[in-house]
Amino acid sequence: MPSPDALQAFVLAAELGSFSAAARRMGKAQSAISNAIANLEIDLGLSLFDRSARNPVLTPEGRAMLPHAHGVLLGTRELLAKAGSMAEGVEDRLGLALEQGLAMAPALALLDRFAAAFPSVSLDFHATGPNDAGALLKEGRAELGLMIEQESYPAGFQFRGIGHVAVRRVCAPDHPLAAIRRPGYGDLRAHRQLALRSRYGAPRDGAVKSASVWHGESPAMIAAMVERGFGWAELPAPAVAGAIAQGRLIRLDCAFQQGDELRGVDLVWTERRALGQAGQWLRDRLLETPPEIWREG
Amino acid sequence: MPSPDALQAFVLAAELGSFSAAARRMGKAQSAISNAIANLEIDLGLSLFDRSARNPVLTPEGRAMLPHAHGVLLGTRELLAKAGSMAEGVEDRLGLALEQGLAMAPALALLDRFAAAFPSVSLDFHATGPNDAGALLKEGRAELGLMIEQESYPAGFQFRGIGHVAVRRVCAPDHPLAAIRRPGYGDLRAHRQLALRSRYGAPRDGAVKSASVWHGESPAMIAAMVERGFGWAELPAPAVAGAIAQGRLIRLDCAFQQGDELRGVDLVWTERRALGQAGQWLRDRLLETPPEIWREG
DNA sequence: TGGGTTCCATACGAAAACCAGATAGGTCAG
DNA sequence: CTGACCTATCTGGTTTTCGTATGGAACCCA
Repeated sequence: MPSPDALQAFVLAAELGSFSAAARRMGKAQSAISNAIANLEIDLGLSLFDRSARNPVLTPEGRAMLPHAHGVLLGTRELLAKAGSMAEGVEDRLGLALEQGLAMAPALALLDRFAAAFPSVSLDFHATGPNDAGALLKEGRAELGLMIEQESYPAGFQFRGIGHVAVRRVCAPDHPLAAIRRPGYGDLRAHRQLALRSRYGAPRDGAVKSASVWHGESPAMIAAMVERGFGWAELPAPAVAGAIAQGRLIRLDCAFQQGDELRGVDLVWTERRALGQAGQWLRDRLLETPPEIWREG
Repeated sequence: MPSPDALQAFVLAAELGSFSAAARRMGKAQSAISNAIANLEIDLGLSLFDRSARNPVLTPEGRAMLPHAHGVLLGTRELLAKAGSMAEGVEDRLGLALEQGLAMAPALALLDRFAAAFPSVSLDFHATGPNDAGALLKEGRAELGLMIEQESYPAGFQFRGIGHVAVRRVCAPDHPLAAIRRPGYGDLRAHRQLALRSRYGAPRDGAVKSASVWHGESPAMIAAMVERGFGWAELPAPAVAGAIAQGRLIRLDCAFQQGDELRGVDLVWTERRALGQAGQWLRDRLLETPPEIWREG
């Protein structure tokens, strides 16, 4: 079983074409490299260098072994780098819970820098239903959550509002509500509402306005049902911006509303101690994003 | 720089859930494994096992390091396997020169078994012009050559006929020769011939029968030109079998020929000493293929 | 051609690492 | 509570590794 030092000596000697130069590079005596390579040749059962000339030159066997030695050394270096970063408090993986319907672009825009700063951290993305990011945080499968504000969060978590997202009331172009100029509560109540429901948490108060309600977990699913004319819905603007622009959905301008109706967007994270360097970095970057960019999709 | 032994101890202890079991598996004392893992933890700067219980259990850091350790060990094992096979005379790479126009299927049919028997050998395929496999052998870029027989081979090479390949005279369907029932030498001479020419070696004797000749190096190129009506040609049957079957080429049945006109197919290889185990295996398999399968493409 | 330089292999003593065995303390099951 | 099993640690001896020193060979340059 060849030691990494011997492989390093082998690779350096092959690159530099000299045992002495490899010894100088490794800060060792020349005899150490000579012995290490000789022992390596005994271990492998073949001669790696032709020493007949003044400087050693790789034999065909040595040339064939070189990439393997490189591979082992690369793996060793990666192992050490991983250990070093973990010793400095960089976590192995980071879970990110994004509530469906929120704009993904602001978070995704950070990932290039994230990958460069923390190459050894693997990311887990979770697309959660309404209010369900908290469940993932509590299970420990995610350390950071981005979700529409809710009244309370599980113990051991901190949160901070980082912006607002607009809420749109929409229906299909051929839906009866589309013909009403400024529908009021009564108009809404007269038609079926398609509403988001949380899988684990409580339903959002004030969200249900109609007498007849169908529930769904995903904004995309609800938007698709609204397009088919099953009813009207209140959905985050990013989830319906595309469909509105393409005319597949109509934005309802209600009588009781003035201006954009906004919901807060909260960033939620586990207590400071459990959040590694990568999580802290990403949390700080998300906290410093300007609040406006969450408004629209 | 962690030694492979320490990584092995780490992996085994993680798999077996016990330092003592790992020690037994590795044929060492328990204290050796305990020390090795303790030193590994110092090297990496993090604790890999939680020793509070009766049996050690991986920490999250240990779980994150495990695949890296596995990777390094796998690379080390591959390195040793490669060295072992090379020590037994298995070469690192094997060059195979196939003359264009010969059937490739018989050689390709062997490759599944070859890959299983010599997984560490990389194959180089060379498609050569007529008579040019010898040049590749002489350059050392190929160790085995499959080519239409020629009068002499470079020194240091052995050869043996392993079958015959049929030669077809062909022209395009709308070529004047196609209208002649059994053309003779005079008919052939009256039209342009498209002939193979060797890049390095001498042209084949008896191959040129016409007064007007264009030369080309690749049978596929010549067949394409014959299809366009530029002339007639003599080509190995495998190179034109498809075009004849599809009616894009017409097989000329000449007055002076009786039955199939055959050329020998030679297998050429470097001297026994230079041919490694993989080369010997492939050569022996090629030598024992029945001669008939080289007849047609 | 000949001196100087650089290279590699080898010998040797010292330092370090390694290992097996024994011991002590802790955990777990019955 | 006891016995079985586990891990950490200490200890002594062995092995390995390393650096220095030396000798022979190749190369460069005058």
